[in-house]
Amino acid sequence: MKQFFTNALLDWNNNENTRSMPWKGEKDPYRIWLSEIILQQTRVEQGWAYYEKFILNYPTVQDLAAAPEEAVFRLWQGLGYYARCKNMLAAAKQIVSQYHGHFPNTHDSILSLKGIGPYTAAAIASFAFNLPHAVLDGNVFRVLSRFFDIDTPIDSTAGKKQFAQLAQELLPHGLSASYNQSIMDFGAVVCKPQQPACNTCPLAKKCKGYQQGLTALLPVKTKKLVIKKRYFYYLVLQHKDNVYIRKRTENDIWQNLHEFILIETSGPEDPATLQSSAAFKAIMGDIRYNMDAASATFKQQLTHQTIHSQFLLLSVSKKPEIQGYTAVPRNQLDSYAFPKTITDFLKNRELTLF
DNA sequence: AACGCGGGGCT
DNA sequence: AGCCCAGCGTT
Repeated sequence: MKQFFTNALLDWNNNENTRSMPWKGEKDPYRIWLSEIILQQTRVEQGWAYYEKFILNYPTVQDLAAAPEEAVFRLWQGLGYYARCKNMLAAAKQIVSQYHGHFPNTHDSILSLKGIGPYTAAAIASFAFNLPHAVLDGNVFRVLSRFFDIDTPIDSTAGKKQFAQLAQELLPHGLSASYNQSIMDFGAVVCKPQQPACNTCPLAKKCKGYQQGLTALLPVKTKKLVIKKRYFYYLVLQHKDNVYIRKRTENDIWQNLHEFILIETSGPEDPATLQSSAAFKAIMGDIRYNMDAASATFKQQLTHQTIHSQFLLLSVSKKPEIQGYTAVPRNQLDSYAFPKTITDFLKNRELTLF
């Protein structure tokens, strides 16, 4: 059964797989690494353009390691999970300083790099160096759980261990690169999360999940998501051609991205009510300002939070000190990375004075 | 072992 | 609205 599975996947890859990607067949470990970091929890279609931007701007790991952090974040802007960007920069510096710019070529040394976990280490080790490590990502969990009818939750420790062992047993000797590529493409193209193509699937006749009508119920997950609502009010405070921003540093969403002066409330607030609140006074104190406009409410859905944001445009004639914030020329805003909801606001020019 | 972290596409 | 995506680091 295992032999059939592996061979069928390799056959499918050779005969029917037409999925193309800019990094497919790539042997430069730097490029493979870059693509894998970009693709963590990210669809191929979404990451594609980012990969090409990064290769163009930073052709080598030395280029990336030497790049200004803000420029790299700006390039990453909009891709999400910004800790990946931070860790990627740290790893680039690690490779330059510890490995003299040569990408490490053993599984353990690859795994030791910042931002590289079990999946990414196996991917780089197999794709770049053909080392015998099976990848275990969302596709692999799904394909294995269905074909072998395994209902151990994939988000449990036991499940991860069980699937990792099975995946490793299925890995054909000397073919880890093409096999790993096969199973992930197969999961994305045929054994999809919704509406898998079972009627044309070359593995269906031996797929236990399919034969028992369980494909829609596999893989099993235990945890359910709780989504909380948050309300952000951004004071877009302008003094002449300057606007006040800061970098987000707390343990929260959008770490290392920039934002305007933030007041977070526990629920929706009227702009007038907000102006008389303690939070507003704590920031603005006795500063004389003019309220020029209030934007519509922007809604952004994150995995685990719904963010409602409204932008209040304030201007002052005398330059104030705002604790924690810096006044920057507004024509330089595009050198800073902002979360999507703020770039949306900035794009919507008719609302604003920008 | 559990949780937090973006943004986008599809149903 | 809910689910998932070439997962990882922190607590």
